[in-house]
Amino acid sequence: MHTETLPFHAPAARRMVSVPPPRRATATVGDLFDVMGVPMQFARNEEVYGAGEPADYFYKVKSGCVRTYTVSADGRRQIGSFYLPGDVFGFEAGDIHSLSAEAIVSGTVQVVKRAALTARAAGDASVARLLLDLTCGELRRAQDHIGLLVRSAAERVAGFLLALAKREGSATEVVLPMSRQDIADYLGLTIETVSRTLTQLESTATIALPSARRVVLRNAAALRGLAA
Amino acid sequence: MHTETLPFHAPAARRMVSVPPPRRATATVGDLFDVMGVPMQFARNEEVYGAGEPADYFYKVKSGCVRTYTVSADGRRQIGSFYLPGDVFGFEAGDIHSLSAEAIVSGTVQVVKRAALTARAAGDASVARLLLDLTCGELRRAQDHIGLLVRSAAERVAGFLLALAKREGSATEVVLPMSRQDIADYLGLTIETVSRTLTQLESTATIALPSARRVVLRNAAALRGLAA
DNA sequence: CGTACCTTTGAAGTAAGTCAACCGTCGTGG
DNA sequence: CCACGACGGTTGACTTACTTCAAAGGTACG
Repeated sequence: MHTETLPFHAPAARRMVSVPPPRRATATVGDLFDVMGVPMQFARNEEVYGAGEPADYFYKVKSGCVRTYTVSADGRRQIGSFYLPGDVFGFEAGDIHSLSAEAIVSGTVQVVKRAALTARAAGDASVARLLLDLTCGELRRAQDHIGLLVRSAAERVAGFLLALAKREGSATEVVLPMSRQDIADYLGLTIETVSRTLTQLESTATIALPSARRVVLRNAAALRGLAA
Repeated sequence: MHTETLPFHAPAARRMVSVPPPRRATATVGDLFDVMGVPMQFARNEEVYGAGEPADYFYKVKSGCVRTYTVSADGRRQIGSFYLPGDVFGFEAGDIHSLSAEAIVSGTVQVVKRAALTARAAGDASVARLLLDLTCGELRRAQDHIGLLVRSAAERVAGFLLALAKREGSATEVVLPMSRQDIADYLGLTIETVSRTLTQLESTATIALPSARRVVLRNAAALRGLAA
């Protein structure tokens, strides 16, 4: 049930890491991904799936970080979401992926056949509920994203930092797995504006930047005031 | 099952229109809202539900038009979606509404108890599937919205007009049920920018504006080029 | 017929984008 | 071991698109 043919083209077998022992005992729905899935490794910038491909699998980040994105006709890239360890992704509003997914840093992703889950959902209302909840989570994510995109650059960056801190479980420090360009394409800004905004937040002692990828939230209240 | 106490405060009974005869015969899931729901009338600008209230009901527009929106701390209003006849709304990522809903023009909305639907979903996989599909539709809507918000004013307006034309089923003309302010708050622009953009599209013969609320798409190809 | 709201238009200001150069870090190879 | 090159990030000068403030039509409704 969980070692069927995988979606990935050439070196699928190579990338598989230790297949877990087939536990048949029912686990809580939250563990379904771990029980039913197959772990796969992805290198930095490697594609997990592409827009236009059939959405035959769901994914859960075990380690690393994943971005989903679209590229419009004129070449602009819009990042849909970042997924951190524990996050589930691959949900789309249909049978075809409308976004592509890539690993931001190399890591491991648990892969579950979508048909296996939906089949279980037909007989098990708690699994159906899980699918609905995960989709609702994705919806909330999208709505929060909309909330960010209608604000000023400083507000967008502040909101982004706060959201990331919350997800990383830290109230004082954020480690950015993604580049400035990734942040810019997520927030609908240019890389220069993101950089300038961060340095300006630093100059007002709202944050500190011990390195480019580490942000210390020195004045979370001020950030929250910005994010409004 | 479908004449239980309604969510609305004072004049609920007054606003109810002809309760449909209780058909028990199973209908297709698409009709569930018509079968299970109670029709209610809403006047222009009347609230259907408010942000923060429990999301105990789902809604389907029978006539008129509904907007959902949030108001941020600094007073800016962001419109989440417009719902036209046939559209279902009230889905949220949780048990509490995070957006408010108002009628844009007076019309009728079919109201269904959420608990009634989720109860049925527990035993009927097709109903569970319906709930998932409706949530997926909402997700697609949000993602399309994100796609609009990262573009230039002309691109946003062009994309908005095309999307509305498609939903209204016309390739050549759009009737706008909403004000310029509504459009502005949906697209993350000011009312002046929306107005200017429309007049500029008219001056290039891309659209015609026989009246403020009617838009004739004279050059849909050019619009599509803008919307990219 | 009048009033209130919606829409359009104009002029000036500003936030973010664009173009370009520079800096720091890391990894590689001479 | 140092030098180089590639990449990611920062900073500066200038441009532009959108906002803001203000006022003048239009349109609909009492």
